[in-house]
Amino acid sequence: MLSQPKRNADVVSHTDTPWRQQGSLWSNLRQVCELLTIPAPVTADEEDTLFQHVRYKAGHRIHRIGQAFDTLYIVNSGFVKTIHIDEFGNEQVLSFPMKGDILGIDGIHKQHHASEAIALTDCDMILVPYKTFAALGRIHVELEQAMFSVMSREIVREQMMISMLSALSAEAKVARFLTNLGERFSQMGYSGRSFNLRMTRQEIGSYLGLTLETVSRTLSALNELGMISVEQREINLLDTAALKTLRRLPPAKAKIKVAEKVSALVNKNLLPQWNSELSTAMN
Amino acid sequence: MLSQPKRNADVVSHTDTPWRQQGSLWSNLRQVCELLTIPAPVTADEEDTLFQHVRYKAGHRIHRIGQAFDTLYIVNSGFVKTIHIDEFGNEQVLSFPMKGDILGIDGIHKQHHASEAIALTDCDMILVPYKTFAALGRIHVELEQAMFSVMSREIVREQMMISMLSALSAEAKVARFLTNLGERFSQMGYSGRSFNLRMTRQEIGSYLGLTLETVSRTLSALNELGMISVEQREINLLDTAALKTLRRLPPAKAKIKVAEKVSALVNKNLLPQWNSELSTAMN
DNA sequence: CGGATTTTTGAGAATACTCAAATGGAGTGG
DNA sequence: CCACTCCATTTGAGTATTCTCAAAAATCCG
Repeated sequence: MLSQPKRNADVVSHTDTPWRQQGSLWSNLRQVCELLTIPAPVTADEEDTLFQHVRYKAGHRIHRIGQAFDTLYIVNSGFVKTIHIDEFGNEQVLSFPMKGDILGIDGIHKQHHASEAIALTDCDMILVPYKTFAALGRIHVELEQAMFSVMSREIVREQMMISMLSALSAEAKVARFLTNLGERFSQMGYSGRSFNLRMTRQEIGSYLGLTLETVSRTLSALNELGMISVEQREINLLDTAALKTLRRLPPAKAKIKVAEKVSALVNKNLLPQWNSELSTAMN
Repeated sequence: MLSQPKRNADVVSHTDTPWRQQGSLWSNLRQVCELLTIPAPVTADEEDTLFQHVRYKAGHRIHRIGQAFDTLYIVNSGFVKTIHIDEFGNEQVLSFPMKGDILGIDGIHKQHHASEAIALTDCDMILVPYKTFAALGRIHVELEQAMFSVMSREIVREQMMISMLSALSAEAKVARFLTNLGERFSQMGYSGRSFNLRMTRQEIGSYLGLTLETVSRTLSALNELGMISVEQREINLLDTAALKTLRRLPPAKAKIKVAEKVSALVNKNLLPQWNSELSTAMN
């Protein structure tokens, strides 16, 4: 199905950008390695192996659970979610892959996909037939190491996720989710401070083990505290340092209690009125 | 350091069990593949590559975070925990590897371990130098596929963990933890119904994202309901089907409310006394 | 045996959830 | 272009699950 076309006369030679042929875009090995930020084998012949691009519209499925596995996908542009469907039919978001991320590794084990990938926006994906992937590792020794490294990185990333899910409060989860997203946008060359969310509150909540209401409330609270600004899906990170180290938000009830005490004192004429010292103590 | 010793005259030839040489136990490739439940290459020379065993005492560290990575470990016997230490020094349990499980994959990516492994009991571990591991993949093509498969399985396992952590109640987490353990004991040839926990309530709680008190209470509740019997670390699974599908326990407060209503009615002489119909309705 | 650790259990508090309603956009068709 | 619908989001009120703190009981280990 994915033949490796010989270079034609009508194909302009580009080594840094994908080119069009037979109605599709194709990338060479060096471009794929660049995308994955792994060193490309110096011995690689530019046009030896070409990888086909495929476009997916927002909302469309890239692979589904149980589907026979034979291809890995690399995100070239756009945003994706991967989900797991539990025994009760509930959708659980596992990751939000974006440019440079690889999809489908979970299918290697049983030769069938264990998860489902759905495009959140229009996407351009590069297809890497698993057979090609394996063969390349044998041809280019450096590549084999890189492949193990990519899979290892995925494992470490999931371990961090597990750690975060079981140890952090809702506020900390949301705060870190935002700073992580920011870092990934940075790495992609976009602003890490100001970006648009491509997923719903529902999907964020599923990813973080929270309800959509909790996500919404937490975003509002972070906004209130001036750590971020939110307007729908438009996010501005205003205090990344605070977001990264956040453990809990100052509890609203503590504020209320202080306020009650203060007003009681004011009523008894023991305190002339509000003062800034108390104001800061409440934050 | 890990030389590959030539077979000596004083070594009895065994292909199915490790043998002693130079004061250590060694296993050949076929034995290692068997342990990992992957097909051994038919072309493998029995004594071509030998893997050294190392013993760890309970409580001892197998590798630590940040340590340079050069070796994978396979559990031959005993029980291990892997942990991650967060920025505040809190310990987060990531997995409980046991016979046939592989450790250290997280170190491949950065060539330094991202997690720490500690023996819960006395352990016998097989050392697989990463270089040997990679070289074997190139020599035996079937092995390369198996290695990718093992890593893929690890990724799928962690995805299931993420899904469980963010979606299930405390009761369901504990129930599944027990049935999972049972299945793993079964695969190891032990009873999957009756076994001893090798970890503390604290460690179980860390693994499941719960406090030790919640774990203890949940075990007591499952015991109360007759789904399991617990006596310290001795577990008997009495109703695995129910444990696997458990979502929530019948809420204790609902029982109390019913009980209150009943006693109120009894007080008013509207109900003669307790009856079995109400008793079942409360469960 | 004694000290340390683990486990159990209780009471109260806090976080996050559920249910509900209102608001606000985005897209569609008249 | 506007009304209409649909979906996402916000916010409130009350509840429930899980956590925290505390104390006692049981077990382990030297």
